[in-house]
Amino acid sequence: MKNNFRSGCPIASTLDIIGDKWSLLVLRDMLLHHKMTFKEFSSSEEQIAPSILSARLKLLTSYRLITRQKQENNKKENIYLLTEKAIDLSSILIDISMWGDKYLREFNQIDNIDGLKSDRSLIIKTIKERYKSMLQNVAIC
Amino acid sequence: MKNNFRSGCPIASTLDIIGDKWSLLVLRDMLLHHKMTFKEFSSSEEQIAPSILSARLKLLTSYRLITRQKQENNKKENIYLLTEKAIDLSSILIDISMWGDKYLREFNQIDNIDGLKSDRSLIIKTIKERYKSMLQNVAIC
DNA sequence: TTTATTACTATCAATTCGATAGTAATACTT
DNA sequence: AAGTATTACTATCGAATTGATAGTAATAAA
Repeated sequence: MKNNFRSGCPIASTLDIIGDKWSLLVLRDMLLHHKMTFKEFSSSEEQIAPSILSARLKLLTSYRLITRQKQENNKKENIYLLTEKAIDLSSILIDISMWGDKYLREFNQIDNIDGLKSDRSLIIKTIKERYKSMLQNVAIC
Repeated sequence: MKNNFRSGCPIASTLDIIGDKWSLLVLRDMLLHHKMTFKEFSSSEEQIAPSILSARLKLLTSYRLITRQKQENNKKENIYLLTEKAIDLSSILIDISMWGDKYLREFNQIDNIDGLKSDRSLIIKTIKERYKSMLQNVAIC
C-alpha cells in the first residue's frame, strides 16, 4: 500500500480511500444488505467489473475497513466482513442516501427506500446493531 | 448533461455526481473556506489541475449544486456560489472529516481541525449559517 | 467422476486523469 | 495610452485507470 495522500486534510484523506464510484457501493452492500461474498457484490444492480471489485476489496482490506476470512464448512468462498471503523461509516452512507433521495429526483428516478423515513439517528443505530448481530451468526475460522 | 446514472439507488446516484476525488474538495473549499473563484480553488493544497477543476465546476453547475455569476465591479472573475442543495451536503462533509480525523491517523498525518471538537449538529448549523451570511455580502449581478 | 460454482486474474480497448502550455479577456501600472 | 499582469479558462498528450470479456484454478455439488 503506497502512501499517496494528497494532504493532511481529513476530508481529502478520507476521499483518498473511499472517494471513488465503487468503494462506498461495496460498503453499502455489506452494511445495508449484509452481502459477504465476491459473488454477491458482483450481482448488484450496478454491475461492478470483477477486476475493479477485486482491486477495491484489496484496498479496503489494506486500510482495515474490511477483513477476509473463510467459514469452517466452506473452503471456497471468501467471507468479507466490515470492521468497526467501516461500520462507523454508517452515518455517512445514510446521509448520502437521504441527500440523494431529497435532491436527485429531478435528474434520475430514485428508488423509494422504506427505512429512510424515520429518525436519522435511530436509522443509523438500527443499521449498526443489525450488522453486529449478524456478525454473531457468522462462524468464521 | 448525459443521464448515466447506474441505478435508482439514492447512494449510487449521489456517487454518480460527487463520487470522485475532487468534487467534494471543491465543495469543502466553498463551504468551509468560503472560496469563490477558479484561482482560489486552484491554490488549494491538493493542487487540482485546471482542466479537471473546469470539468468539475461545469458538472456541479449542471446539477445545480453551484451557480456561476459575476460581481458588479469585476467582469473578469467568475464567482461560484453554493446552492441550498449543496449547502445541505454540510453534514456529509463534516462526518467525512470527523471519520478521517478519528480513523486515518495510523496511515497519514492528519491536520488537527479546531472546529471539529464541539457538538456535531452545532458545527453543521454554524457552518451553514456562516456560509449563508457570507452570501449576503456578495454583491452579484 | 463429471459438472458447476466461486473467486478471482489477464487482457486490452476506451475513457479519464493530470501536468503543462497556451490564449483571450479584463484589470492594473506607469 | 501602452505595456504588464492576472484570471479563467481551453488544448494537448502521455499516463493511469476503468470496464467489458474471457480465462483459470480450486472447491463443491450431482
